Amino acid sequence: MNIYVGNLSYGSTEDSLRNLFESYGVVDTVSIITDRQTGRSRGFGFVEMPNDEEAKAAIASLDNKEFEGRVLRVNEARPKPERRSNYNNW
DNA sequence: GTTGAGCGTT
Repeated sequence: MNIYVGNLSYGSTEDSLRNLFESYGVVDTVSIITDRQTGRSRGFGFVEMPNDEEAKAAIASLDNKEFEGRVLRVNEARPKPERRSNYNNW
């Protein structure tokens, strides 16, 4: 399951996020999204968990939970917009 | 501070 984690503290790291989610199950990958134009954090990220039930447990447990000074927004991620090419960037 | 990227076609 792909999980969206929003409202992250700018002080949060992929490592701390991974550690947080691993308390609820197996974590595949963690990605904190940074603004490619500025290199700064966008304040949100994604966590992939192969075990569906553990993922749901993590979402239920971590949504609305304060973490490093911010209340997390956690839920299933929306499909990533597929980028075919910049020739189709409409 | 709220839904990702780069490659250059995967």
